[in-house]
Amino acid sequence: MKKKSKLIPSMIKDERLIEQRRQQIIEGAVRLFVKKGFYKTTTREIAKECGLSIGTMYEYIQTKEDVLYLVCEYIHSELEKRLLKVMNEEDSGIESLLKSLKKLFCAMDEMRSLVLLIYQETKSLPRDKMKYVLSKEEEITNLFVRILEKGMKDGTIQIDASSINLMAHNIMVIGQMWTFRHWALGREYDLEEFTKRQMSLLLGQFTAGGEWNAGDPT
Amino acid sequence: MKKKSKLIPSMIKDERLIEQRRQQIIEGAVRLFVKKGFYKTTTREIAKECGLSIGTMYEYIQTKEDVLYLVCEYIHSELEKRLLKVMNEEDSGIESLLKSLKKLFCAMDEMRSLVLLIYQETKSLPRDKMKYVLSKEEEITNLFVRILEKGMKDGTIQIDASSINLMAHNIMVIGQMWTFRHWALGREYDLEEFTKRQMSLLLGQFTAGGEWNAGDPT
Amino acid sequence: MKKKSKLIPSMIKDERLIEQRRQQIIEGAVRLFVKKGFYKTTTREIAKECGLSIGTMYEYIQTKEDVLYLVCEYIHSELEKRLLKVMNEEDSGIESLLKSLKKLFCAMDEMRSLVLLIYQETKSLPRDKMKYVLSKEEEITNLFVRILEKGMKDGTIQIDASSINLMAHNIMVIGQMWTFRHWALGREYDLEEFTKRQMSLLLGQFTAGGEWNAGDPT
Amino acid sequence: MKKKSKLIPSMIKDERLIEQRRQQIIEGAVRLFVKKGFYKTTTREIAKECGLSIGTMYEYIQTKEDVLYLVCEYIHSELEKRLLKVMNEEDSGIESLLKSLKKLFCAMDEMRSLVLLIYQETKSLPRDKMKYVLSKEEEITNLFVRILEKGMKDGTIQIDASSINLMAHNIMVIGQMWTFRHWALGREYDLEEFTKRQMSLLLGQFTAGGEWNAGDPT
DNA sequence: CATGAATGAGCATTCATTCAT
DNA sequence: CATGAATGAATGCTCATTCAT
Repeated sequence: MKKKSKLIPSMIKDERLIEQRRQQIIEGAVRLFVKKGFYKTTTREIAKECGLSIGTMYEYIQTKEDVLYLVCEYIHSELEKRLLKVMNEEDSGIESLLKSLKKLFCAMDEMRSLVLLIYQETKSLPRDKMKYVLSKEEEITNLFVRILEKGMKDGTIQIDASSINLMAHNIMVIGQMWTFRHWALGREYDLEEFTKRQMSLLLGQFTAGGEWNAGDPT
Repeated sequence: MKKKSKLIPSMIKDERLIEQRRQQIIEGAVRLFVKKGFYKTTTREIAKECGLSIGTMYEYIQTKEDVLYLVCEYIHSELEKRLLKVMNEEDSGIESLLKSLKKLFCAMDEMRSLVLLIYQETKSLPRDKMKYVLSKEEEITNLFVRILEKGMKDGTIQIDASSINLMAHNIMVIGQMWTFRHWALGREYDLEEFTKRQMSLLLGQFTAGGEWNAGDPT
Repeated sequence: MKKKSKLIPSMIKDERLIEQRRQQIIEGAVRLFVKKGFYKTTTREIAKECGLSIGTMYEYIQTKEDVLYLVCEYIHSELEKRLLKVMNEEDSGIESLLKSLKKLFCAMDEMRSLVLLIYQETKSLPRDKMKYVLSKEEEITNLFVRILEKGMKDGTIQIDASSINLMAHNIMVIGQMWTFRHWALGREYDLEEFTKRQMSLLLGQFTAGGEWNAGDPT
Repeated sequence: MKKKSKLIPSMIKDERLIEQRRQQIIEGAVRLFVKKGFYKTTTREIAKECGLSIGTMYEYIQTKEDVLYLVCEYIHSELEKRLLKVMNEEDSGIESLLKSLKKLFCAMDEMRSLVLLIYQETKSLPRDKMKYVLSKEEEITNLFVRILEKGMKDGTIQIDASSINLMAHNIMVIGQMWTFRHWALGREYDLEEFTKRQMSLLLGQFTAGGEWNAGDPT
């Protein structure tokens, strides 16, 4: 359960200090990355924004990309925390799904620019760090896999077993689109409307796995 | 129907030459952007890759960002071209939807790295150019809006009128996720499987717009 | 009396054409040099401004500096033309001086930005071209030398013989300062006032070559 | 009395270091500007000449034009310093004038290439910086205005009150011409000769403000 | 631990000039 | 004679990172 970014070495011994300084760095960097993007933000700006000197900042990271990694990790953990908060062992599958969907949309709205950031900048990470970020993305996706499986077991959700994984990804993407398509969706729907309609559409998928794929239409 | 990028001024007078050289530039740049991303690609590299001298390349563009714009424009028009190819006035709404969904997934697969590129780099465009790219994205989305409307009129598709727009966006996003979630989806599904399941799920949404939003589950 | 810039070779045979095209070039270039200075003006801009293609322009010059030379030569000859116009063999020395001073100030005002141009950009000329321009400057200065000598001969002007040259330079400089100190002088004096006062001051110098240099005041 | 160039921001915090490094930059740049002019001097050359790396140099300036500004400012303050050195409250107006004229010519000779530099390159400054340089030029000119006024008050100098300003400008220009007309003057006069004659001519102007402007000679 | 001055490889872009058509 | 596309060396400037204090 340790989340400490052991991935990123530091010159400093005092673990507590590392934790605290890195949090400063993350908060400063997030503001700048959201505003200007990763590439257009300079390390000097980050240092200034988070109230550290350049030298000091570099005691806690090794490269600029480390900052991006810290930021991505933070955003993901923040998102996961929110979803876990509404998870409840005793809920039925469908109850759990409804609750977590609601929370998902809500979180996507609250963390809109942050999630967008992950979307846009993950690709700027070096291969190894990117893997960690993607695996975290998968971990969160798996939260929905487990909910769907629970629903299948307790009979509250019907879905083709081999579509569960896909459905979980769909849910994540439908949630995230509120961030990366907000330029269009925001003009037509507010969060409430968006949530209601998307939930309605998603849940419609659990009733009829209809036989549409009759014949090749091409 | 002329699409010539009049947005981007050129020092050269011969329109035919502009067209041709810019196509060279696009092709070279796409290869590099896909491989290394926009920021990590050098203008010199682009020039070399497309067989022009740096000076000559700059006769056909004004800034590096112009190259990105040309690339995005090209990708979008390529995608639109493919979708328009399967559009047929005489098809019923549902037939049209089935065909174009199929084509969408197919195109997303063929143009996987290209569409991914748009996804990741649109944000690197300057504001004004970004607008054009997003409006093109919307234009393509509207292709699906029109198909859904047709289906509603001819009774082959049932959907809440005020969800049509949302549904069109969902379709686009479900298609695009094959590119930006391929790192996960590609492990579990091949294109055929992905297509079949997504179409099945999507079409399930046209049968029951069920009343799930009963009470607040939070 | 030949003014043709034989200094600058051309690819073209037709002398009349050379004359005409070069005049075009000069007129275009002057406008731009006055506005932006020599270095910040590009050859392309010059070509455009004078209505020639870059290629054609280069048929009539060899380098960008040639254009500057043509321009300087033109301005100097224009200035000389004006001064010569008021020269009259029959005038006495002092009459001639009064007339030509008046004309000098008047010309400096009319050609203010042009003379300023010579002042600021002569130094950008290559050594050999610069020499020609400076020798032209001297030629014009010598106009005043001759006037002063005439005045000494006919007794209408008193001045130490070995100060004549200096005085001629002073006259030129006092005239030119209307161009290069106009940022300050223009606030306090209009051309008429400036002319009257300077003439008054200058002419005061011909009465008393007083013995002020009594002892070293330092 | 602090003159520190607060106009030009620096990345460096240590004010003492800024002062010192900028002096290095000025000295290196002056040598090169004098030799090759502003435009033909490269930022890399400046850095090399003043013994800084290009990166370090840019920590102390923002643009190449800043270097030119620093240089102009330095030259002006150097010139002013020399003139102020011979100013003495107790001298009469005419004494003060004689001393400062002598010093002016002397300084113009010692700083010949520097003053020439200001003359030729001020126009290369961006508008706002140019204003400062011109205002400094005016400030120095005003030194002579004050001397003339003093002479009028104590009766040692006779001059039309509304010509004082003009006369001060004339003095400056007569001094500066030793730099920008040295190509001609240097052939005929040495500094001593030039000084003696110019002082003689200038002082002649304080005796007779003669009535030469009788009738319009044009 | 903290600081911030120093570094220089690297980048996007320009522009005088040429030369094939 | 006229044209304008092509060229690439050269330029001003940036910025991630280091390291002496």
